[in-house]
Amino acid sequence: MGQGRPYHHGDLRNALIDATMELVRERGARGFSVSEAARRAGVSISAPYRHFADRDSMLAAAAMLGFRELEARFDTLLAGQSFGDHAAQIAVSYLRFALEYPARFEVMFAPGIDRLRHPEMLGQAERVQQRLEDTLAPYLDGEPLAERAAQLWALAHGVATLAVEGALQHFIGDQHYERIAENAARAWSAGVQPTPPGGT
Amino acid sequence: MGQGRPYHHGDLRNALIDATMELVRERGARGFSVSEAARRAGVSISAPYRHFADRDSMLAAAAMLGFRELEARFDTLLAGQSFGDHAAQIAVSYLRFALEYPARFEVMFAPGIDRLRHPEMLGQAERVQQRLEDTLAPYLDGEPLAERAAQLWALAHGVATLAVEGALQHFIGDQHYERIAENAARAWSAGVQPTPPGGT
DNA sequence: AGCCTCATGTAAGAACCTCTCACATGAGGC
DNA sequence: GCCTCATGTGAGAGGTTCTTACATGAGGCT
Repeated sequence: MGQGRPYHHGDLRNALIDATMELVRERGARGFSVSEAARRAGVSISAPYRHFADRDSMLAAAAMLGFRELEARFDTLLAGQSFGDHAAQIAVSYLRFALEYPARFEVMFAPGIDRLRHPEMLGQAERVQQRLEDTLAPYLDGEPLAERAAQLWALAHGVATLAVEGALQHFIGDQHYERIAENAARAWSAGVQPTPPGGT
Repeated sequence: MGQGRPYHHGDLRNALIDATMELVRERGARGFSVSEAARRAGVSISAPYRHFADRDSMLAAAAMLGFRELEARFDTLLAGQSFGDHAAQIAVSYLRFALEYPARFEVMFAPGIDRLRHPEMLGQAERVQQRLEDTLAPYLDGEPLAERAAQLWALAHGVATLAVEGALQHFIGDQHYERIAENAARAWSAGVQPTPPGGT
């Protein structure tokens, strides 16, 4: 003994989540495999099943980290701006998150993962929505807040998704994504709350 | 001979695509397997590899059908309406497509499929974009058309994606999706092209 | 101190999967 | 009537998920 790893790892769960994130980054959610994660964590192939029900649960655990990171980003948004500025900032920071951590983003919204079987992920999605509502609330008084928040989320999510998937790539140079997010959000907010005709 | 299927299937490629779509609908893109598709088409497990390079190529072929269907929908959109009406119609019909054929939609934008290895899919995405540009062109004269089309696409795609994934489910009843798509598109278009102050 | 429990690890295996190879078949051109 | 070659088959190598019975040793209890 001594030279080898002790029989009990000590923090296998987290080591596995790390390995999962690493793998997802390298190979995408589909390329991820429990066996390879176990290999990288230096344990046997069946060890992960002591900590996660199945493959999807490992991905879900990684997705949770992504949601927390996204929430943290929303926390740093500056308040005290105009509605349009704020909306644009949300859309752009959502997009930036997706582009900086495409793997995390992919896992968070991977169609393969059954959200109903992983309720903690549903909760996280609700928190995203809630966060948006809180941010928009000051600007939207007589408005259906939840719906408006969902609209902005959809807008941001759409840009981010298409950008990550590269669906827009052929039309628009790589650095225009942010402009698209920004301008779309600005147009939307201007439509929601037109600046009154008599300003200044 | 006679009672059994003839040695050569005759239209195996299409039969396999059908089986693929069926399977994707039942189990999602991740649950799809070449073997099961072969089984359903009544051929050996290796037969599909005569027609498709690999698993992803089968999914890509199914996705192509989805894109064509989506295009066909766009063709039925009524012209001669206002900008807002048209934008709303696009967003809503995009959403309806996604909700009616979630499997098709999933496969079309499944993150697992490497679009660069399946250039025909990139082409289809371009055609979606092109279709949107053509539709919006009459309304947007001095505007950056490609960007505006991308914005509307992103908006529609975002609503559709979140709806299919059920991310919004907990906040908004199932039938409100269309309203969200519609109102988001209307707000966006109003922001892009505000109705001039002195209109009757 | 010494024992015992039980969470955490392992090894082996069943049941799938993708993809490749050498070989079989028979439709269609000549 | 022959011959070619696209299309289908069977077997198999190597990968996967997840289960089951068993091993280990950390930490609580006497």
